[in-house]
Amino acid sequence: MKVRGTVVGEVTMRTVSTSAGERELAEVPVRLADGTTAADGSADGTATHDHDTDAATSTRSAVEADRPDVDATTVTLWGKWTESADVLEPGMELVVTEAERDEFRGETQYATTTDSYVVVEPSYLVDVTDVRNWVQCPRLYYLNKLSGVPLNYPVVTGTLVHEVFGDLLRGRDLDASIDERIEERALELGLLGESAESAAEDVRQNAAAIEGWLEQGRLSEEDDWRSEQLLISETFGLKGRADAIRRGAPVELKTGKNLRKEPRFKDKVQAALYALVLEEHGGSIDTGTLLYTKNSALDRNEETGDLTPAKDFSMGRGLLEYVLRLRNEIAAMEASGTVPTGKEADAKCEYCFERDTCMVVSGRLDQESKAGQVGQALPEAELDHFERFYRAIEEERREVHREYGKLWEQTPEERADDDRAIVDLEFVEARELDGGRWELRARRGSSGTAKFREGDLVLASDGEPVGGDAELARIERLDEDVVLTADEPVEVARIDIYPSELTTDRLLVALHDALLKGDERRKDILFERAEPEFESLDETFVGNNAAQDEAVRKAVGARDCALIHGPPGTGKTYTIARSVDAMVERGERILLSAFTNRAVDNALEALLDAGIDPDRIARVGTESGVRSDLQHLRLEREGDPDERVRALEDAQIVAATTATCGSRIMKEQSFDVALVDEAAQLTEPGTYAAINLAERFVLVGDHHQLPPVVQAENELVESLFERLVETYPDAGVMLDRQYRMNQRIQAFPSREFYDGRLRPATPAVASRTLDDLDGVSRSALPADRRDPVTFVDVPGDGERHTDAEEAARIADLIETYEAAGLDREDIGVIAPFRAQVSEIERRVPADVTVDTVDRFQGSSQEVIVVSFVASGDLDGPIFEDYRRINVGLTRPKRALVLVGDAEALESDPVYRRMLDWARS
DNA sequence: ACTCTGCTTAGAGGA
Repeated sequence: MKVRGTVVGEVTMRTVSTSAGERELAEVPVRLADGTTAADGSADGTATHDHDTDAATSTRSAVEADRPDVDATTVTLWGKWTESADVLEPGMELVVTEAERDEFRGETQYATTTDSYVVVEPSYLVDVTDVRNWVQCPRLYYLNKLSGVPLNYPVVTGTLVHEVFGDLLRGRDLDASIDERIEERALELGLLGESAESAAEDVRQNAAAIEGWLEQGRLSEEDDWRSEQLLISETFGLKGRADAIRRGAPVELKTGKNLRKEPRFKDKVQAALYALVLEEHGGSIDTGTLLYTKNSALDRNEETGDLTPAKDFSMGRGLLEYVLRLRNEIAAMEASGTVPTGKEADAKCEYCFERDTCMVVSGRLDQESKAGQVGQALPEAELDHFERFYRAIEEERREVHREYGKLWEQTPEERADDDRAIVDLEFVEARELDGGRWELRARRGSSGTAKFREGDLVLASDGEPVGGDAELARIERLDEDVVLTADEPVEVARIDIYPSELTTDRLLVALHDALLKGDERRKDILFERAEPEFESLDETFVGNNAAQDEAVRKAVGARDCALIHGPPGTGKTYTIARSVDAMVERGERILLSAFTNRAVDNALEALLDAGIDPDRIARVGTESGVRSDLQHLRLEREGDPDERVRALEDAQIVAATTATCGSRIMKEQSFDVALVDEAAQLTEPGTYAAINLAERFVLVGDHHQLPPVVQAENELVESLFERLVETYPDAGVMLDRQYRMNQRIQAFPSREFYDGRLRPATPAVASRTLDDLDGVSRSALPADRRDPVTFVDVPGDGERHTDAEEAARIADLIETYEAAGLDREDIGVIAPFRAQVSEIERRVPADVTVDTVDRFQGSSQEVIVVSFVASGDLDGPIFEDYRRINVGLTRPKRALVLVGDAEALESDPVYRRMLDWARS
């Protein structure tokens, strides 16, 4: 049976005499998870004593009644599993498979058997390659996570050889595969100063060995191959992607030489971990294969014997248990938040490639390490900052891991309701494509759109994302049919959002780079030790708007940084364009960045509108991320290495999201100035990713609108922009003239959120009404809708996230405005909850934009209707954050209609003032 | 209690 629970106290270690001699054991007090006894034996098919289930349960209740530690059940871990017990701390989750139950002094206890596996924190999915690093040296794992893997040639060729290997398994021609794969990586090769020819030669040498070996196999027997399988294990808490599976057993490819008889230990560990996952899914694996591609016939010598690139090895039970214990060490370390020192392993630092990095990091961060420390530790404030943000990012990472857990914890229906999966696909066909890849097509049933978009990478499965046939696939098209491309012909019946740690990985690296690689002056600014300085400029950049003019002067003249605070409609992007234009004039190289692709593209559009030469611009990003009308600016990565690298390096303006700024390619670039738009929506480390690449930076944003989206409540919720605006008011300029809203509409947000400093830019803006629009007449509206701001009182229907009554009234309102001559395209409806968005969408014509506040940020409409879905006491996070209401109220140009329950809204002072304004 | 974007969404190597 499988035992699962939470550790609730200290572990006791003992040595006892048994019939088999002296043995170690660890007694772990555990509070069993619900269902441990009920699930008894059924799930994993083990023969257990079903008849005593009831007895055991009742015994436990009896014990609970008169013992202080009521919930604790002792779980005994025998032998080597005591090593995993060693890393346990109260609060951690523990699973023991194939455990045996036994009664001791009237208490039910559990213990490991020879068939047991012990898993610490099973819900934390440890990556197989992380275990590979960890076994070499735990500190290597940590350093890899912290500083990332820089762009280097061996890594690129390694990746290429793997891709070609996959292609060969899929029956592709070797030369065609090499040429295509090299071409795809032209930009990286170019940045490394490598030519396509020499790289192709290197790849060919490695791939030839594989091809020869594959040929042998084909002659002798019919091999059952599968390439690139994504593996997730819910029992063992592991994930990874095996290079290949042959007859059910893992095959790992290594682009290196190994002249010894045995595979490298860390390589065996990697293969064994895949075997463990395959075993969970019904296999029984006792061999693994490693392919060392630099082993060739030339290396064959008398002493070592036969040296084909392939080395088979047998995997015993002991190895499988060992690799799982390694995995447990990582999970425990991640749960407890400790930093490894390297002393956990007996690796020799003298031979380590990362020795210098290790010593520097240890020295700078004042960490204990086996290799020792060099250099001076960072000041206390910086160390503290690092630790706080490190913890915050790791907390965020754990949230991502919780998302993995939902792949198997939630029922398909719950997944679909959460918009995280489409579960009722009907498989149509799998068609083989030219490159050996597959196009998968499935028909959609009734379920909604979920959060999928074309270009997304998703987990495509036969219906079982974990344990079934599953593979990562890219969404090519999404309409009636879902069209995907994948390496394998999965009979797709379901697609799931596949959680990614990429953002958290990059945040961590950005934090590391800012603190350990950042120059001192930059850190003086970030740590509030020095006032930003400015060059004084006499030029006038914007003639008719003093604040914008001042903002451009600050941006251009900044020696350290400038902060531009741009409330709604104040011409932020125009100010950015003018600044960039002036910087271009000065011959500077500029990085233009923002959190979202949409914001990057908006800013880029403003540059083009301002007449900046498109030939100077390179937009770095994915095809699906970049807006279709800006694709011509997108930097193509394929082609000739020299040419591609010139296209990037000759670009005077490079535009990319902050996530892309953290990519290896962008990290090779440097700029005079980084300009970051929508900076109030970025976490501190997110902002670092962009500003790390430049000498100076300009942040543009509005901290009275939406904050960064983060899963966990921690320091990541405050943006660097907001912190710096408060610290250095003199480095900032607030744009105070808005070009969007009628004065009536603007009045409340200005007073409430901007100290009354926000004013209409011109009399024409102040007095704009619906009458200005062609064919629209306010007199055609009912009398109580003629004012630019009005309120409709609809008593709440008591539902939490929807209000059918409000939705119906909104549908009526749309008709009213249409009857007065308004185009539907000019009307927008904003609701706080997605559920209400769908409720409204059902009732209004499709060309009326209905969306959540969050998605409306950054855009505007002639008429905006806001649905509050407020009932009762207004409690709820959505109403606590006034920044959200600010965004909602500042979207319209000419008319704003608020729809909600007056009584509920009046219960909050801010909303009460809002009503006073709307009804006045 | 809610909102929800990034990412060639993983992984590649060197004694």
